[in-house]
Amino acid sequence: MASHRPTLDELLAQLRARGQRATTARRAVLAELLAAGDTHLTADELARRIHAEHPAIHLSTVYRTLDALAAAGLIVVARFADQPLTYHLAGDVHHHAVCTTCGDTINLPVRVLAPLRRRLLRDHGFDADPRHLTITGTCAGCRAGQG
Amino acid sequence: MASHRPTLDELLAQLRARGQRATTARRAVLAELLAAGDTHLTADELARRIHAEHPAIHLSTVYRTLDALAAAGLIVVARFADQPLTYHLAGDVHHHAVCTTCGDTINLPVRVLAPLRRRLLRDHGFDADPRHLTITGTCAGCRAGQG
DNA sequence: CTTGATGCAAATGGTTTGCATGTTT
DNA sequence: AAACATGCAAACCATTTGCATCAAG
Repeated sequence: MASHRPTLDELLAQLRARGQRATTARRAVLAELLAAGDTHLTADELARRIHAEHPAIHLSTVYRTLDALAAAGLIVVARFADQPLTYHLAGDVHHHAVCTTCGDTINLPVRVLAPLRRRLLRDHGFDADPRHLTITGTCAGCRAGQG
Repeated sequence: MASHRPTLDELLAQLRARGQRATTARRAVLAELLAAGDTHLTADELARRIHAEHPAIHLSTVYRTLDALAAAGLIVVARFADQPLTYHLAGDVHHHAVCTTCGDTINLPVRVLAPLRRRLLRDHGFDADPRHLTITGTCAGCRAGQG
């Protein structure tokens, strides 16, 4: 039920299974995404981290790699407000609640949205994708702070 | 409770009430947003329509006007996937369900999300903003079409 | 008349692309 | 060897900004 965290080799195997090649750049991107855990990273952040080990890997390659990984279903893309796109492994499926006051992102368990999904399907025939649901609002801390 | 559709003059009065000036450009933008009804328009689409009557109004002015209107709370901004920002009058509060297959946007009544909002508030202390909720997924038509 | 809004052109910044070269299969 | 991935530089496109001018209060 809950997806276990895959190893780097498993991810690369999945990539190959979809006809994609396992290159140094892709290994590096996946390794950083694994290391990031639940955190969402931008292409630029990924490139910066990768450069510690592989200074030659170009930002545009990171973008192309991320596109390939997303097409293969290994990662999920999320956009928060006007910030750059962020990426995380698809295993970590969750919803996003972004606080417009402090900018923090809260990962909500899929469960929370399950009733809504059922309702949308029943009443509107709309099959909501649980990977791309972002809610903006005010988090508990900021609500308290502002009275 | 349900917001009635305001007139152009009412909107301009609201603008003035917030210390903003009522200029030709702002009148033109608001007029087009009123004419658009539930439809979401991009800055570029607005500029194009406005140019029919006022060819001199520059796209950058449309952007600045939209910023001012949003700051004054008269309009709401929504971003769908990677497309340009879209704008609509704040009176039309609704949620957005975007079909990733056909690209269509369905406006959902606020009611639909009310239980979720209550739950987020109760369980996570998160006060969701009903104006900025976008759900992606597959609409009824596309689900049928693809079996 | 004073402040804020506009037109224009130029900058910005994230992301994409063309092409020649390098790497994986 | 063939197909695909990469580095680099340049393009792209939505949006923003500096500045001189204009219009609303």
